[in-house]
Amino acid sequence: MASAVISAQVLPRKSLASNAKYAKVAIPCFHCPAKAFNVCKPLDYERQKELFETGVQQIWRRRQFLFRMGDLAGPIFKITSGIVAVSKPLLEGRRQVSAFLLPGEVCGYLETNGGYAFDGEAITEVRTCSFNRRQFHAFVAANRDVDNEVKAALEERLQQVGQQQAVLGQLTSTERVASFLLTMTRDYSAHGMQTRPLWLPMSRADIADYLGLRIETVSRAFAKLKHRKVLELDDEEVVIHDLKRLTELAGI
Amino acid sequence: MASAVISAQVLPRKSLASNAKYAKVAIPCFHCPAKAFNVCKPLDYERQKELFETGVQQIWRRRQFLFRMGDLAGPIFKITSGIVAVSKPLLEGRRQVSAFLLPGEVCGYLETNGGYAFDGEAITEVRTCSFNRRQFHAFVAANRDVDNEVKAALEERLQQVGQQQAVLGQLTSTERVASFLLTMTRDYSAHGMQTRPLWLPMSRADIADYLGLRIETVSRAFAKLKHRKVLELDDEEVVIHDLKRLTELAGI
DNA sequence: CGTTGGGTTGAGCTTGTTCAACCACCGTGG
DNA sequence: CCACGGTGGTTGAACAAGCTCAACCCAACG
Repeated sequence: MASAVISAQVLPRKSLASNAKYAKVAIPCFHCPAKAFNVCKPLDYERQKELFETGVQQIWRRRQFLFRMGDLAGPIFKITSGIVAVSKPLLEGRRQVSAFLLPGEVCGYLETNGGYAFDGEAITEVRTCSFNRRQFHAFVAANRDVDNEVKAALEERLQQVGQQQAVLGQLTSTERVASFLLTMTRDYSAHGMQTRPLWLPMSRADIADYLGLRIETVSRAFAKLKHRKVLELDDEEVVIHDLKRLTELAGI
Repeated sequence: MASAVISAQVLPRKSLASNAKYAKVAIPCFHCPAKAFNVCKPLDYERQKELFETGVQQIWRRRQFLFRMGDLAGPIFKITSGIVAVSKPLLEGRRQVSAFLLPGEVCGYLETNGGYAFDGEAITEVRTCSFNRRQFHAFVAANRDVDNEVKAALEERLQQVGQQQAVLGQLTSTERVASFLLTMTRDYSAHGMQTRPLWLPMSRADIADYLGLRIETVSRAFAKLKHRKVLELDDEEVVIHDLKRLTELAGI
């Protein structure tokens, strides 16, 4: 199934090594794959096994696309390690990054008349547990608790994206960058990931497309925050020195 | 319940008059109130009755708040006529309007630790069927088909808000206004409402806060479109003359 | 008939964009 | 080993889109 459509390495079922550099806990595919985002209640053994049988482990290289908007909607992916950028491409090479998804989250779920509703791109090396869409839905339909988890996850994302609307619509460039850092900090800790330093493997272009700015503007905003001693920058890592000040600057 | 908390007129159960000026079909409270947004499969009589018993008809004046962000999450509202603006207020009087909701849609659903996640404001006179939150959830939990409708509605909104992210992040002022008009046209027809003329009862301020612009900019964008003969403006009504051109101008 | 609130229009200003140069890093190949 | 080109990030200067502020219009209303 999945492996045929999407040219990603498919791992044998045994190799469930967990070497996620920044994730405290590795979340193997068959361990609570229904949990879409935050909560992590393991399923009982029988159902774990059942779901496990419908999933395949895949590994994606940096900048590889898990799925593309408009393409016939194939598998649903549960990220087990790495970060995925979910985005909508639009005319003239512009695109809007909708979210950066962390391990434990599900992507490729939404479809628009039979096709994926977004692009999904690996920001880092990414491992996923990929489920056949039909089987996934069948499993969800057959397990009320899992269904509720999915619903809760949808509600959660709706909240987040509502917040992001406000960021895009109302904040200045510096406020947006500050709010981005706070969001990432919050998300990382919600996923049990390290926040000091904060690992930001996405490019300036990714951040710019997420915040509705140009890369130069993002760069300048970072420079400003650095200059004001609010944070320290070192390649892909950020250390926030003055969280209080950063929160004020985010202006929400 | 509801009436005590929220100072809106509560109608007696009999008066289910339908005088929605622009809605082709009136959707009385007990008729498929589970249907959150678009689809409208009537429930069978027994369950209609059951749900009906948990709902109250309310009527809201223009500019009245159905609920406010942060307030203890009370009832869940199903709009039966009129338009509701869902928004997030932020510092210094700024706010982001997240969506304009039409008859048939549900609002006040999302909560952030026990409080409403958004403001809900009546743009026109609005009629709602207001459900006790606990009872609503219980009913949904007891009716699988209804639960699925709710889930589908959440997915639908997630799609729309993903689109809106792209509008806020990437489009120019004129593109935003054009895309707004197209969105409204699409939504209105999806709800069986008239689109020629397109009735836009929301103020310039509402539109501006929805599009992340200032009222002057919105006004100028409308003027430009009018000048280019793409549309005609008459108080609260808009007639789109050149839909094709408008779509091009929206640039998505 | 004056006031008020929503909408429009103009002029100047601010913020973020555009365009270009420059730097650091890195993998490649002579 | 070092020259080379490619990529991603930073910085500067000029420009433009949208914002601010102010004036004005018009309809509704007491």
